[in-house]
Amino acid sequence: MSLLEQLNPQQREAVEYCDGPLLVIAGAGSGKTRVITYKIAYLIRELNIAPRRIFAATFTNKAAGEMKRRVTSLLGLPYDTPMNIATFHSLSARILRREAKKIGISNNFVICDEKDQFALIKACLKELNISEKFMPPAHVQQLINQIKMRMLNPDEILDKRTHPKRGRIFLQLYHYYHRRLRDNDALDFEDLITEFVRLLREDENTRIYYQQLFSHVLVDEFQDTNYSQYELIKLLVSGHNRVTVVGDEDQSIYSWRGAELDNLLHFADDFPDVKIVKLEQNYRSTANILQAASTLIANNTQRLGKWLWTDKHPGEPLYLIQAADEVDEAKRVVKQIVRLHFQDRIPLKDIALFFRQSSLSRLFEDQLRQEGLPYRVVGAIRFYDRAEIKDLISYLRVVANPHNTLSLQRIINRPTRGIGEKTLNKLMQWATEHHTSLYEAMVSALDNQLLPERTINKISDFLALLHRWQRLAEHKKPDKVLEQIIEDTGYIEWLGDKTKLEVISKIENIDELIFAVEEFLQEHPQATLDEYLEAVSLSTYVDEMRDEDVVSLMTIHCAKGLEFRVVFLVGLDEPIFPSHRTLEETGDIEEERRLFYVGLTRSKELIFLSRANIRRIFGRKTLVLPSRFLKELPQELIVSYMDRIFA
DNA sequence: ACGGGCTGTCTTTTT
DNA sequence: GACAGCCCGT
Repeated sequence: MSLLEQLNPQQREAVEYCDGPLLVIAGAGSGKTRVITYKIAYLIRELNIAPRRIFAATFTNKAAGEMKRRVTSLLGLPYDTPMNIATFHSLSARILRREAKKIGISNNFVICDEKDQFALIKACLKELNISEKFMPPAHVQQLINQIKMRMLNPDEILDKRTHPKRGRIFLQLYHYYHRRLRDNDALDFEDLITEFVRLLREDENTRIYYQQLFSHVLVDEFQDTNYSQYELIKLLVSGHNRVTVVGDEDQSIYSWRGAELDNLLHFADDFPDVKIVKLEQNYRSTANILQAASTLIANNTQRLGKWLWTDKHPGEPLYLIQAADEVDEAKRVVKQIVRLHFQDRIPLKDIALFFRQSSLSRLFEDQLRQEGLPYRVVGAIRFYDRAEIKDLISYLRVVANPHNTLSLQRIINRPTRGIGEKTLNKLMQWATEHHTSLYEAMVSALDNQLLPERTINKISDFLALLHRWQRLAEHKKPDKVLEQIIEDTGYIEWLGDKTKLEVISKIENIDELIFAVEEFLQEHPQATLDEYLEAVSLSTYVDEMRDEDVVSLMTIHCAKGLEFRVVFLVGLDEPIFPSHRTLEETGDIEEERRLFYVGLTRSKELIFLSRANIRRIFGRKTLVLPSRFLKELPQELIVSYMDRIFA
């Protein structure tokens, strides 16, 4: 069957239009991903575009992987066909590895994730003698990232800050941080994008090269792109303008991360000859669910306007569970899950529970456990953020590049090997003075007599181990190197009492890491250590999508892009949803409403809404009011839980 | 390197 | 009310 036959008229229109700017406004469940994958396949098969000449940007690495899998299987190509389906960050990293020298950055740069960034900011504060009370590092981090994302000139935003002294000190800190990054040959996440933009702006030949290389550019989740990413898109397509952006203004929920809804709302201003296609047929939800969601979102003003429709039956109404307090709420919700599973025979994996804030998770976990129902919390703790995993990855990074001072600093005394804080400070000072890396400082310390002999021996031992791993890495695969590191350092013994729950879980994580490396090597048999590390620094989860029959618990942010037969939206009370704090800070009620909308539109068949009259807030029992969003839903579609029982 | 007691914080979180 | 992060003492 030809590709186009599997699409509805609007989807087909979007796939076939390849010669100019195209804006696809794709409602929830309207086959947005389908359009992008089919379009890529269409470009390759029907228009004979070489796969590598298409750049398709996705929001996450996981989405990129899935899209690539779909496209290759649609075309019958091997999965490892070179293609540029990637996040902005991974594409930028890949290209900067090749081109960074042109803008004065080493090709060997290390990528600094948010935790590394946080640690570096703290170190900067310390070195500049700024107290963390005066300038909380978390706040600094946010500010730095905002500046970079919007590509602002930090010196110019100074006058806008109300507090001039604080502003001046922040500025000093900003420049110091940036210099420290570059001294370490490091780029933070935002740099990956902005430096790529700078490269394209400053080097005409390179710009022309990539403009010609990428004959077609597609962007998924366009409503969640930020300023610098949009700049990047514009630079890449200027000249041919063959750009397809797909987005839904009603599902923009990441503004606090710099996403600019205006990119979508004003796309037509930047590309006046844009063709607009609206996908309004929903294939996911029952008519009632769709009507509830549409009624709710119609209260927003920041919209391009669309009305979803379906040819499905109305289905069941929405059920509202009102409870006395939050424990009662969790009990009633879980009772419903029990009933759905054992009475209506709905598999647990078709049931999901969404909350506005992750702290609500525990309440429901407790009740699920009590009923003996298996569950998983999606995206709870990011795998590669765990201390033990970061340690071992840092070891690998140092093996790959000993001049990676940020990583070396992390592991130099983990497990403890007698190179303590004092020694480290001296070495770092020497390194800074000589404009070199911590590694060089350690090597030099062996000869110059600046440290006590005992310490020098410790350093020498450590360097010997490191060299041994480096030799091993020359002819062995990353998984073998990793196992050797764990053995040589005695890392597992260092974790402590093996009967303690927390240690057991750490050991499990380490096993999981070894497994993940092996898995990666199976998918990429030729991969070097460097390539493995690159993949790791840009991804956060190991694929935990096992097909177990369990209930899924997650925040609504995590639920984006997923669908379930049954959805529970819980904690629907004023101070939580909409989040009172957000309202105070940004006043953006529309984004909260979109969040609610995303929650509703994940459901295929059934929605349960739940709330409680009394909640513990900051430890205090507080009488709370129902979420205003409940009142915005069509009341005739809502049935309270009690009514259903006695109907 | 550790434990105790104190204080401030308390959304969401790809890359 | 729970917890993380910090200081300070051992």
